[in-house]
Amino acid sequence: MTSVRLYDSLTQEKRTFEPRDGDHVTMYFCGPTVYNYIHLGNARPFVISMVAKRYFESLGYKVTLVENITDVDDRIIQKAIAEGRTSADVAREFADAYIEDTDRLGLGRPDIEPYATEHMPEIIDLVERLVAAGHAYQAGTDVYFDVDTFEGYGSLSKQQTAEMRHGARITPGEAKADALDFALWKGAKPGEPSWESPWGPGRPGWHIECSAMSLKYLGPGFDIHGGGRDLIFPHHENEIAQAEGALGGEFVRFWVHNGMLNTKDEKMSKSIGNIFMLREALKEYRPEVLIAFFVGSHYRSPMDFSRELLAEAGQQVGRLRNLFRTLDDYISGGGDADAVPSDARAAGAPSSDAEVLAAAEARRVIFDEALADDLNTAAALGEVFALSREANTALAAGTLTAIGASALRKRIGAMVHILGLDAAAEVDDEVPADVHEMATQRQVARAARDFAEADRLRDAILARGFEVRDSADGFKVVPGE
RNA sequence: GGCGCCGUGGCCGAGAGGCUGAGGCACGGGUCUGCAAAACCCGAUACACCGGUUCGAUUCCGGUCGGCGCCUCCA
Repeated sequence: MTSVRLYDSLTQEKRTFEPRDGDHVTMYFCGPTVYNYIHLGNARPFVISMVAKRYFESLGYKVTLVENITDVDDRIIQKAIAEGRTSADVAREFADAYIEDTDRLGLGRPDIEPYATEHMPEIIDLVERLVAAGHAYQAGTDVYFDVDTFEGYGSLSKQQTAEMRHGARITPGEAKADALDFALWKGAKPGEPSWESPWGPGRPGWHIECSAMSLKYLGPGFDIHGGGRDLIFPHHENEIAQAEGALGGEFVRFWVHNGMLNTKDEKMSKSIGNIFMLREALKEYRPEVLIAFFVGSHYRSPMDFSRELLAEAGQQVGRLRNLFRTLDDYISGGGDADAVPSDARAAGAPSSDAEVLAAAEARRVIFDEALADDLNTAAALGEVFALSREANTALAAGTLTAIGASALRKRIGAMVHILGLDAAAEVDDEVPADVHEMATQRQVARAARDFAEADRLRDAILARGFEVRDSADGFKVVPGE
């Protein structure tokens, strides 16, 4: 099995990745808190986690990917109050929207998507264990984690507790003993959603649900815990404290954090107001264009977002679509039958199948090596394009057999699938009958050398959103990009 | 202020101590085409700056300048 190296934010080094459970990879990625639609920045870790899953699967691993949905939280409550609805109502609306939006990406779904509100027993149990272990204390109706009792606190965010205490404050209404302590359980205020607990009715603090659910589904010391860089502190720092405080052992083996998505060098953030909702983006761009955009950079790099960059990703996807379109036509045309210097074949020129497939194999090796090196999707995508050119060259030369071409298609398709771009390989150009008829008429006009009419028809076809491409033996109508 | 990351050609974006600097987009020139599109071929300019280590650094070390993230809700 290929040896994968992964960068671990905790140790700040790339290490060889070996799953805890042999051929089973266990991963947990922090999903959304559902108080609003998700934006493009939120979509990045979703895409990364799904691509990582596909990559591990391509290596023969079985993967269990858990991605939570946090459906009880201060922000949800705030929104509910502001809109005069129940917290559960708000949470359900945006949880559904999240599923809907990410579904449209076409990457499939994580294996388990647990909701915080459905895991109260596990959450309460974890808090109880922390209290029993002396890591947490009750203050009024709240329960707080006592940061001083956890020696490694700050090790993920590389911060000294003394340093952190400088700016920290205790917000009014909180009964914590130390400004750095954080709430594990919050007593319910009137009108807030609440669950019964040993400390009275209340709800979990942010952070604890992720520790409880990841431990429930993946167990102690699972392989990969991921999320955006901005989650390092306090979210993941606190998760480590909670989980390891309760466990007395290792919580996670690799911490994986993706870089932020910025607009004009500024983080895409709701407070700054420069957000682009995923659902809005999907109205303007094909899902695979968004995926190509993400996959085009290394996951740890910060990325800039702009329409220009999205348009560029669109060009890349178009290039892939053209390749698969050509491949499909070639295969269905029976190899070198169409648009090909048949004299070359007639003269007994050998098929270049072996040659091209060897090239594909070589590309695949580099592709795999790139992904094995901390999931370098950008380099891997580069190999796909390089192979794409080689494929186009062979296709244009017409020296492939249909069998060779379809083997080639399969190989490129497999690479494209790992990167989440299979939609670019599934080219089914539905052309309305009347548009096809116009194209046929245009052929007639061309044959009659009535180019004015031919051009008129092409414009008419274009107006319908399609593009005619002439070839040696006819024409092809494709949807305009 | 503390912690972390980054600075590659017109743009995006890989990369490695020395091999012809991946790939994509854009641009220019070709091939093909009635025209066009697609595809293919060719093309210039880069490694922020200053030192150091080295036979040799864009790649390692130090500093300068610039940018970003976290330290407060945040993917």
